Amino acid sequence: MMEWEKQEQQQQENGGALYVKVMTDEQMELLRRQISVYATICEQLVEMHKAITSQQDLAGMRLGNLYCDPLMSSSGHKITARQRWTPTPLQLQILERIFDQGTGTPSKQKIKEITSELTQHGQISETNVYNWFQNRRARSKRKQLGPTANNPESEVETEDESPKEKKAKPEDIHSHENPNPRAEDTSFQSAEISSELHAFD
Amino acid sequence: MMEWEKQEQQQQENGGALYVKVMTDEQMELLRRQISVYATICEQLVEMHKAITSQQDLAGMRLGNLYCDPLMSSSGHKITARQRWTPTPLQLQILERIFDQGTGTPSKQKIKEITSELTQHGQISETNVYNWFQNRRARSKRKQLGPTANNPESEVETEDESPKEKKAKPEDIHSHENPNPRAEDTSFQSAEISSELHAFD
DNA sequence: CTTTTATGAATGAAGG
DNA sequence: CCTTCATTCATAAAAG
Repeated sequence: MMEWEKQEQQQQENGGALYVKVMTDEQMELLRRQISVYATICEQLVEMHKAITSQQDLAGMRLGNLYCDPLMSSSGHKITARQRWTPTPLQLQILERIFDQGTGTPSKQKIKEITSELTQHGQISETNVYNWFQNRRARSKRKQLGPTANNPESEVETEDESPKEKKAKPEDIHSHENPNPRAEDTSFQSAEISSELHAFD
Repeated sequence: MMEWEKQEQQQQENGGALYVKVMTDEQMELLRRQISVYATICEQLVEMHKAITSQQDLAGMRLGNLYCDPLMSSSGHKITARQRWTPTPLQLQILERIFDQGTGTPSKQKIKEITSELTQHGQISETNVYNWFQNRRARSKRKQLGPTANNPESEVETEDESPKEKKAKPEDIHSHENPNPRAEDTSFQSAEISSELHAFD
């Protein structure tokens, strides 16, 4: 699924302009640690949950993941809840995996299978699955074919707000100004999580 | 501290004896999603745990100070800061002018033209232009049809159904969300998630 | 600094 | 399939 080793060939084309995210080993290590912490926490919580629930069964327990109804101030109506299907992270993950598996064309029968599997992780219908694959393919394709060699420069504008300038992305469509990148936003706060983790020890 | 955007200049120098990890935006997004999955699971488990402990006021199993991390507060976990394009006043002006010009349907070719013109005034991509028109149209439309400034209580549902039929799906498509999330929904397989993350090992 | 608003982007679903 | 629309989400910008 994820091939970190694979370099992007497309970068080399436009005069060797190389617009990719680069990580140092140090950053990589940080990331790894962060994920590891998450994994550990999940593991621990699962164990804890098992231990607790095994003692007594909790029938009416529910999670607070419900969609909140406030706001909607623009028109002041719409009491109804969300009407469109939203895949749970787990469903998404499974779908993504199937998609990456290469079986590009989910047949009718395949759809049924997938649907019934995903039903275990939340409500879903065959139409949902069908649409998802449809959209997924269309959009991944479009992303691939729409590199749009952006014009690197011409940032000289009357309202160029910052001397700081960062080149945009490689093949991705998005291009944005990053006038003031703050480290806090992207930093993985391993320290905090790690300290929290100690509660388990 | 950590600036993911910053390119490492060191890579090609020094005789190329430099080993850095390179990620595409796509990979970056994937990573973000994967971490997000962990965050969601942690969150749900914490909630579950809270529900359990508050319900029975546990005797000794008090792990109340178990808290993951401020990053995973809301439904959308901003593990990785996602930046977005911001049009310069000049770009905005041009866009606005084109929009008002009545050319309601910016075709693909048109988009290209506009994009290349706006590129002279700052970084922008075709997708940006496309999105801008999409949003612009949708929002001007909504504003026009749903101001209801005079009486927000009068037409709660009527206005929505008359002008444009919402979407009465004749089929029995379950457009369902997750109205009643149960604890069982989180009965995930750690194995799955782990497998997704093996790329880091 | 915190809260609110405006708006760029993502995505489920419909149409052709 | 591909395009378009509608709704939702997240965040930059503005307000407090």
